[in-house]
Amino acid sequence: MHTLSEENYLKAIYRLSQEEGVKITPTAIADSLGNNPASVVDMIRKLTDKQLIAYDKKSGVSLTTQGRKDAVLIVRRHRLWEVFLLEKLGYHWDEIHDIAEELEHISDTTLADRLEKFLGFPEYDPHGDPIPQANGKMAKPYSVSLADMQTGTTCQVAAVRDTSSAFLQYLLKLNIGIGTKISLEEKISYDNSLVISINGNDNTTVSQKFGENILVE
Amino acid sequence: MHTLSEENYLKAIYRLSQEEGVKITPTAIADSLGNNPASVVDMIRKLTDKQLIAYDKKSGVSLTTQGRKDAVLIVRRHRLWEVFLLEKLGYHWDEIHDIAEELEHISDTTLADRLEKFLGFPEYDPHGDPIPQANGKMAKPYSVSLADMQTGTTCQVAAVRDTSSAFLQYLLKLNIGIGTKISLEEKISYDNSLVISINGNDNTTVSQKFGENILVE
DNA sequence: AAATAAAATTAGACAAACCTAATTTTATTT
DNA sequence: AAATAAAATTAGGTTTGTCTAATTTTATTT
Repeated sequence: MHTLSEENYLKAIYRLSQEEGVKITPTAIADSLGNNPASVVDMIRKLTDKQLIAYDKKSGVSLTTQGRKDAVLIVRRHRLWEVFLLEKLGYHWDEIHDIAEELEHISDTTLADRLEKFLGFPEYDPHGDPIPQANGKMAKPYSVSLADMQTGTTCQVAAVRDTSSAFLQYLLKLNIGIGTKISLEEKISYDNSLVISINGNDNTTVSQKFGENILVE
Repeated sequence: MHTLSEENYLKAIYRLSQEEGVKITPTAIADSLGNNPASVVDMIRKLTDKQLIAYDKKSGVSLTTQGRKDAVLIVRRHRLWEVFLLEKLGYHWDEIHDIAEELEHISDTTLADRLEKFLGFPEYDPHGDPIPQANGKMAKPYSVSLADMQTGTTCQVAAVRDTSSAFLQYLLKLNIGIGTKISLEEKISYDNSLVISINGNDNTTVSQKFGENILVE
């Protein structure tokens, strides 16, 4: 189908396109992939030639219908493999992202469908991200963060925005996982730190950045 | 660990090293990978620098201890993934080889061990090849072919030497799989064709090449 | 609006892994 | 042993995907 690099660009562009009101510029793509903008310009030309993206200086990069379809398939494979690694092979949730980054590029046409069936058609991956179905549809992603909550309310962790192992290991240490109940006790107005109670236990203080990376319901 | 290409060379050299009394020359490696001998010479230099192989004009290419270890790990991963694809995802045995060629390069250190445990420590892959264990040991490969049998004897299919889908689909059509009972009724001396009876059914004639690619016990 | 800063682009280079064509070395015949 | 064939090697080129440095374009300040 596409090269490893092409797929990684498609995925990065897709991810950026999910963030509302963000113009997808060469610099944004470069930052997202840790690449040089000059390299991005080359790849924009290549993907434009392949009719997977369109590039307009005014509005930035956008995916074509085919490009979006291909990107969603890669995301689908990534998230299905994550479920497999966690549920079947017993990995912890801070270990699965990097392995799924490799597995998502395995190209057999029926593999994702078979894996999905084998896993029992999961709707969400272990980080709470919705898994695209074969037809491209998927459940609505969670969007309300812990930092968006009102003081005095209680919620449940639904997903994490950051899938880095540093963040996930911190969560593991705090005993926070998908489904954990968190009460927002206080917002420190000085730096927007959050005082929370995890599963009804003693209060803990976490940063604003932390709160923005936890999605709740 | 290594690049995709390096791993494929290691695997090819390992495979050639399993064939008794065959000197591993640049040309042999080139043929085995479908590459140009000039490219092979480049890679021999690279793998020699990395101390994975040794090259002596007189005796040819050989794997170092590290090189063999790395090659066996790739074979281990390949065969474990084949079991997974067949048993868990419901692929047929003519479909799994190419997918496993991709999966074998996934590099996480504990993946093979976890997969092996998940699959119940299989000893042989779906083509009858022994699966190397974590310590590098493995069951003895089958080595007696149908063409080696005496006329009038009966045997069971234990493994296939050729894993191309053309060959495996032919076997599927003939209703031959691992465990199938075959009686050798007659050898045609003109071209060494074999007249066989599959599971006690009516006779079928197959070529010498066919018989050499079926290993029996 | 002019000056300055930032972003985008071009130009040219590089490493990996391949190739072809030419040459050298080794092996096989006669 | 000389002639011939085959194999190995070198030299130089190509593609992919990256880079740095220089330049041009666009955006932001003053």
